[in-house]
Amino acid sequence: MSLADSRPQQRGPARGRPRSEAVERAILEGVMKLLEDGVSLAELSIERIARTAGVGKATIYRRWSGKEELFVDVMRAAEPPDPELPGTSMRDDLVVLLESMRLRGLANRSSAIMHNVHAQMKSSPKIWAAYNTSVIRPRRERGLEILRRGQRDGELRSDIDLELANDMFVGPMLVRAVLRPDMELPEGLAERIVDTALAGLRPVSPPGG
Amino acid sequence: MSLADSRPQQRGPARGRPRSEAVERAILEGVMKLLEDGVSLAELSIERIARTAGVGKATIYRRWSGKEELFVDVMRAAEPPDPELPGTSMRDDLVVLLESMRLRGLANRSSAIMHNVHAQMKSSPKIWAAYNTSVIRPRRERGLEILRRGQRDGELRSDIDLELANDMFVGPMLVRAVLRPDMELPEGLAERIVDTALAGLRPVSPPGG
Amino acid sequence: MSLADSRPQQRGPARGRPRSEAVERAILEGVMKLLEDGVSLAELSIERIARTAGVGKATIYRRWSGKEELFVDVMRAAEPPDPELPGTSMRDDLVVLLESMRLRGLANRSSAIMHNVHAQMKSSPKIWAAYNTSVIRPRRERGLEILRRGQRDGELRSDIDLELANDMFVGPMLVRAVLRPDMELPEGLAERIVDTALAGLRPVSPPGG
Amino acid sequence: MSLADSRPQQRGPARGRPRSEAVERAILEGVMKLLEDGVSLAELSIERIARTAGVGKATIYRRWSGKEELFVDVMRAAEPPDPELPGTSMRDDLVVLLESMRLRGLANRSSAIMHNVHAQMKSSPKIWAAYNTSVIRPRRERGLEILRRGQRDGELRSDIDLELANDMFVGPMLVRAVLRPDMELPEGLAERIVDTALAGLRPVSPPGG
DNA sequence: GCCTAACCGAGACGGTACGTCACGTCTTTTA
DNA sequence: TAAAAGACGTGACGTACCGTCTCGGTTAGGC
Repeated sequence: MSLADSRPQQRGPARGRPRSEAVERAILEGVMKLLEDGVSLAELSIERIARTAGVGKATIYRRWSGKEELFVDVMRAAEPPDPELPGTSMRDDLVVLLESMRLRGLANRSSAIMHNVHAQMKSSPKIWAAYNTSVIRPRRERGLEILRRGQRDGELRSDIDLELANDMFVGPMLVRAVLRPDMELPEGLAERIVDTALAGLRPVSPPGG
Repeated sequence: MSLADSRPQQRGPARGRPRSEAVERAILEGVMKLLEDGVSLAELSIERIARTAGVGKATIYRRWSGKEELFVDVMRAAEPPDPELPGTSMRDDLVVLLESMRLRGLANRSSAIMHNVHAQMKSSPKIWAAYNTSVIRPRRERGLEILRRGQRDGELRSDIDLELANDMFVGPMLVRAVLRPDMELPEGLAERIVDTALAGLRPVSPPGG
Repeated sequence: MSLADSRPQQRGPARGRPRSEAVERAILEGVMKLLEDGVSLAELSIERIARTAGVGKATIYRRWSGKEELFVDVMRAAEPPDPELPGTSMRDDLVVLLESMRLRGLANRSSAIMHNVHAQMKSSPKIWAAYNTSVIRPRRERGLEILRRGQRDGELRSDIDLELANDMFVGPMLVRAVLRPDMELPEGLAERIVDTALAGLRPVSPPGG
Repeated sequence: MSLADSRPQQRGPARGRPRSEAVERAILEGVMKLLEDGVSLAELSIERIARTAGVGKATIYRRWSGKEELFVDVMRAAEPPDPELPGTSMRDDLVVLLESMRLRGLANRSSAIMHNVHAQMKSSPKIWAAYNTSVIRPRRERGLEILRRGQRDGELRSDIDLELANDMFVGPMLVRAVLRPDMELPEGLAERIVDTALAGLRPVSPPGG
């Protein structure tokens, strides 16, 4: 279900002409095209989006109540699918998870773009909450699940706070991918982060384990 | 020196009526007052700022070339001073540094505000660069300096990448302070992060082995 | 036959579902109700008319090509029937004719309303022409007929221009009824106008001199 | 004084940049140009007027609160000056007055135009009242003054209602000039109307006067 | 004690975008 | 095929700001 659903009520079997899915796609595609073409977020007006998508303004407002709500869906449409985890070990799963974050930072339809959309959403608490709930939170939950399993399997110290542990892995990657777009994201970064952080989180294994 | 300096040139000993510093303060104070009063960033127009500060629009444009440039100075004015480091050990210095980040996240004149200004600036690359250079970068450099000294003194493994190490400390705090305003920032968090990260970064053999 | 008739052609015995006359009435009644309720002409949109009448927009457009054409029919529906003339004399007939104009000006379903519809139609030459042909012209023709008979019967000088004479009667009433809605339309006005104008139009020598 | 005067208050000696008279003229000229070029009143949007006059929309709204208020001033600007009266007799004055109405109907910058503006204004009672007060009423008053003088000088029966008498002259001209744009307005019409109406209004002069 | 240049407030100016509304057309389902 | 419902592209509405530009009036030197 999309945020774009603001139909007043669903009384009965859908009366009147149904909304065109093609139009919906055209709008989202239009926004992404503009962003890729180097149009800054501040220059992106509803009016311009409508012109680009060959669509009336009202058609946009019928689906989204404003620029920010639209951007949530743009982000969602641009998000790559969550990676499949190997499941061989906690360490390997974490590497894959962080690697997907790295790739997202590099090549998310066009790296610098989503970045700004991201930033824009932050200045609207309501929208940020929506994005948080529907995108960020599930992803974080995935990391926590990996750690829980790792703790159960003895790959992680049992006295560790999982929330904090998660941030120990995710934080360093985020500093670079989100906050510092000018910083390099070299191949192997995910592995180095996981292994470095893990060094302090692993159980004190019996020396001759 | 402030970004607000855009006097055309300095030919001779300043002719005509000099710019009023009181006016400058009134503008910055006005912006902060508005933000504290719950006015969202999007609602903050130059026109409104001028009205609030009892100032002509041209008087603002004479000092800053636009909203973003003004916000950089607002941020700067609201930044708490960098903390004094104890210097007793790398670990203690890091704790103090992270603790200052935590406090910034909690109580920076009014926590959620600067947050948004921060976010806003990110969508203007030019301004972000300015802020980066004059605020972020020096602070990061401070962290790296601590780590360099720690490496020299044997508190940190010598084979470690300092940039990465820095992110191992800063990242977890940033995840919470910047990206997740809803997450708790309890007392002692700085200490826990430093100690946990340090566990994997300390030299294997005790320095004074 | 109504202006509302825009069926493409009448091939054969009318195929498909026939148009509902009830719908037609509902629309015209709806417009009049709205006007009586103080809704100004400018506020009267097709969309609102459809909503009020509980009718689809297309249903209106199927009958009239636009707002003005619809208003012509509204006017026609609201016009009181032409008065029956006594036929006792030219003077009496003229009094009755002008009296009906006076009443129209006072109480035409709701005085000020039709006024505005009238004014509106004037800014659309095409529609004005239609209204002119089907409503105004026949009424004028009736006045001229009275005058012709009067001239034949010796109640009117034979050298008089009938068109001009007609305007001498109709004009003064119109100035008040149409152009000056704030001006009083007292009982007996028709009689006074006719007698005053007639004073200069009667033959000098008594007919049966 | 113009209707265009909607300055909030006149506190003190006029602060801020004064409104440009050139802009005011450009707008009024623009409207008249458009009307002359055959643009119908319904097609005349504020947006289009602004485009034509090379002016921002706000600049128009700063002076007039809407289309109708603007049209009042357009009408005023297009009104020819009131004619100078010969003063030789009531009859001659009336002829000149009606002749000026005839010419207004024929050649008022472009006959059919002002017509429509006139009609448009009628559907907005408030505006019609303003136009009535500032244009219509003074002109009517002029006619009444002529009649009063005529009555004093013995050119008019003393028992006649002046308001009604005025309508006897003005009405016939108005029927043609305002309500029936298709009707001819031949030279000499004013004279014929005055003389015909006067026939019934003159004092019963002593036969051998 | 002037002169002059820049500052200051106010607010007009040509623009662009806002979010809403109505236009007249179209595409559904139901009758 | 009509009818109600409502989506669609279009374009005007009246408002708010944008950044620039006059205005009248300060407020400092430098003369």
